[in-house]
Parts: sequence; C-alpha cells; structure tokens
Amino acid sequence: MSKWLERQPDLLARKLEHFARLSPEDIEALDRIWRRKSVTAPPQDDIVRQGDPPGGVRLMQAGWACRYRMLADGRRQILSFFLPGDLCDLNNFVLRRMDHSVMALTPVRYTMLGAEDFDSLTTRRPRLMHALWWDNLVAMAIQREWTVNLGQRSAVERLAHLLCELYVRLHVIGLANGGAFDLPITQVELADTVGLSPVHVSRTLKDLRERNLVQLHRGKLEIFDFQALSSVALFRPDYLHLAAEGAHLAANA
Amino acid sequence: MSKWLERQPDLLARKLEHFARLSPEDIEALDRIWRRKSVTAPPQDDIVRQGDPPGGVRLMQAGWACRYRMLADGRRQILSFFLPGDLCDLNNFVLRRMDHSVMALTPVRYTMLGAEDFDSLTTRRPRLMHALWWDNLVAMAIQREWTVNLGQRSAVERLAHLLCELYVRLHVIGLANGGAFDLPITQVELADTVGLSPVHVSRTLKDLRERNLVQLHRGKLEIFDFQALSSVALFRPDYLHLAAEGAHLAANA
DNA sequence: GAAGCGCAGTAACATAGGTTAGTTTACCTG
DNA sequence: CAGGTAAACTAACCTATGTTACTGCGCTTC
Repeated sequence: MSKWLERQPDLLARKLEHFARLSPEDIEALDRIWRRKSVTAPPQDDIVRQGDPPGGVRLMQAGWACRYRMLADGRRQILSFFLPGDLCDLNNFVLRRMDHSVMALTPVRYTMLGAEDFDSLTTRRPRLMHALWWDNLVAMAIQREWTVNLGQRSAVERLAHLLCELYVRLHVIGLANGGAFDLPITQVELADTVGLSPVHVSRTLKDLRERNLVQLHRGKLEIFDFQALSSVALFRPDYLHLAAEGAHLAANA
Repeated sequence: MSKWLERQPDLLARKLEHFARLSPEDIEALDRIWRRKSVTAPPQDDIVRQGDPPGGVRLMQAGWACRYRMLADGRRQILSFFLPGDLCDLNNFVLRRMDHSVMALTPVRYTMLGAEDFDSLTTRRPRLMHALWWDNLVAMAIQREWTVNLGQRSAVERLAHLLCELYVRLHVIGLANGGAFDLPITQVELADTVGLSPVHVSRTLKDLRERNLVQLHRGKLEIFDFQALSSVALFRPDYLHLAAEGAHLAANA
C-alpha cells in the first residue's frame, strides 16, 4: 500500500486541539468519525467535479488533494491544498452545484460526512463543532492570504510564503519534522498554485536553493532556515490563528 | 446627508430571494434587523482593525467598504468589497483576533449582529438562516474567484472580470441599471484590488474604453457591451450561484 | 478667484516574469 | 537492459507590467 494512504489516527484531534480544548467524549466522537468507511482515489483523479451537485463534506484522512478552477481556455488555478485532517467545504450542502473541482495529488483516502453528522455534533458535541468552525474560518483566512500572495508578492516571496504556510500546517498535524516534509507536487502544479510559469518556478526554486533557504529534491522539501525564509516571504502566521504555543512553534522552525 | 448613507429598505431581502424563497415572517424578521440602530463611518475610516477582537458581525446597510490586508513593508491587498446587504464574516465570533482590516470607501452605514441573533434565527427562521449561509458560501466563492483572477488573468482580463462581477452583484441588490453603476473607487484602490500598479490600471481602463467596452468617468461606470466584456474577462457567473433567473440576468446586461 | 491637493492621464524607460525550445535525469515498462 | 515518458533544468529571447516623473483637471478652502 502506498505510504500516502496510511491512516494517522489522531491527526485531526491534534489539529483541532490547537484551537479548542476537547473533552475525552469529543475525542471519541472524532475517533468514531475517523474510523468510518473510507474511499480512496488515485493521483490525478477528480474527487469532485465542477458542475456536480455537492453530495456531502469530505474529510481528508490521508494524502494530498487540491481544489482548482479552470478557465475556458484551459488555464488552471489551484485554489487550495487539502491535507490530512482537512474538511472540504463545511456547509456546502447549501449550494446546488460545485463551482470548482477537487483532484487527488497523491493517492488519497477520505470519508464522507452528511448534514446529519453536523446536526448531531452541533447538539451533542458543541465544543467539537466549534472547533470545526474554527478550522473552517482558518481555511477562509488561508484563501484570503493566497489572494494577498498572488496580488502583492514577487515570485520568490510567493513561493517562500507557500512553503512557510505548508510547513506550519503540516507541523500542526505532525507531518513536518526538523524542517523537512514531503511535498508531492510537481513544478507545473506549483506554477498553477502561485500563478507563475513552470519555468519561472524552476528558476525561483533555484534562487531559494542558492540562498541556502530551502531545497526541494525528489518530492522532499528541506527548510534550512525557517526564520530567513519567512522574512523573505513576509510570512506572518497570524492568519493561521494558532493558539499561542502554535504561533510560537511557527516562529521557530 | 450623503447619498451613500440612504437606507434601501428591502435590499437584503431582494438579494436573499435570489437564493431561497422567504416567507413573509422571514421578511419581517429581516426587516426588524434592518431597522436596528445603525452606525455610520466616514470614508477612509477603519471599521475593523487587524489585531482587534472580532466583536460581532456587521451587516452593511449603505455605502461601500473593503476588506484589506497589509504587508509589513506597506503593500496593501484589497481582499473583498462589502456592498449594501453584505455581511462581514458570518461566524467570526469563533476567532480571537482579526487577521485583516475593513475600511469604509464611501460614507457607510452598518448595524451589528451578535451570536444571539444567529442562534435565534437558526431555531426560529431556519429558512432565512439557510439563505444567510448561502450568501456566506457565495462570499467564499468570490474570494476563490479573486484568487483565480490574480493568478491567471492578464491585466485587461482582471479589470474586466472585476467590473463584470460588480455589475452582477450590484444588479442583484438593485443598484445597477441599464449597464451603469456608481463605482466609488479610486484607481489606486482598484490597483490594490487587482494587483497591478495604478499607472497600469489607468492604461488598462483606457484600453477597455478604446475597445468600447466600458467607460469609467467621475465615479460612474458605464458598460457598453456586457457580453463582450464578459468574454474578454472569461467571466463565468456560476461562482455567484444565482438561481436560474439571476444567472440569465447576468448573461444579458 | 488663487492656492493647494488628490486624482487621472501619459510618456519614456526598466525589469520581472513569460515563451520556446532543447538537454538531462529519473523512472517505468516490456 | 533498451526504449519511452514525465519531470526538472537551462539558455536566449520577448513582452506585459512596473517605475519615475511630469501634466492637467476639478474640487475644496480661504
């Protein structure tokens, strides 16, 4: 089995505890959800297609996926990354059709949640539901920060910023250690994420490498100097809304 | 009194009816909220400041405001426009500090809603609450589309796209008629919205003018050919999630 | 109605990033 | 192990957009 599909049991609880104190009952409720029947998808597979009816909330359990939107002429913008423990579109029961697609980047495992699940959490595990809302607001804040990234930052800044953000997010769920993590993303995909051409992404990574900030080699990203990288990126982790310890963690790679 | 501060009584109901059928009781509940004590702010005033505790949801009643975020070196990205009938950050009780600011662009009038209001709407006017969630999801979709805009579209496409979107949104609340609307935004602000320099915004508007697509003169925008403009912009209104008639409306300026 | 100011418009020049195209490397497949 | 393919890398060249700097207009203020 692909390493990407391995289940990490308490990864979601770990993330949510950055936001709220969860009771043992909350954790157990989470655990029950986490163990449900899951679905897998191979890389490049569309998990959700633009135009489809939403059909429920996906809870990502393992692997990377991304949300993207295509223009009529084939240009593609990647809008967000879904990492293990992320929820795709809390609340999207409300809409009739998806306005974007979601694609697996690695082999992916996820489980489906329905409106009933959230109703029952709201009444029975309000604290947990509260944490899920928090997570949802953070996802919105990340989307805004990507807007800032594309609108204001130069190529180096943009890439550096993306790497800082991914590092922090992965660290929170225990998937980044000692300044390194798996980055299963081609340069073409990176390009569609940061709004640059693939060629320029390559140049820019080279630049970052030559400044001894990071190295990306064979899907493994190593950050040599997180402080320096975040200062190049003008990275301010406030938008990730981590609790004090989390923010501190972000400050020291 | 500034024309910007005039209250338009059923503007919010008009918008929400694009999403859900509201009962007379829903409309009355909305109306009661709409009549509450309101606050005004002069142009350029920060209504919300980055770092502040959230302090409740603002319902915009009149005038234009924008959400923005600044980088440490002074660059500014405008993240969204708040038009009359828009809610700032449904659900933001959950966060501790704002990660962005909100500024009035014109004189602005708004009213504050608390968590209690939403609790009571959830139990007593679920259909209305549903419509508010819809509106919130549309706001998220708009944020994503801005990401696409900045990441993939050229200068002309970007500006054209912004104008298309504003036209449709304003039309939905009855503030755009016959292809024209008030656009109380300086070119510098436009520049910070679309991630271009002010000089290039000027050039690009000239370009659009010379193609006989739109004219922006003294805060008044006239769209001469919405079809052509949306095709230049690669504008697809699906992300605004209007009901069938609304989408149709968007298609014919 | 003169002075001052913010905003829009333009021209001339500079540069970040895009494009095309070709090479290398790693990996997969038979 | 040969051949094929996707991804990364590089060089040379091109262009969209940024920068600087100046002009003129339409308000406001006294």
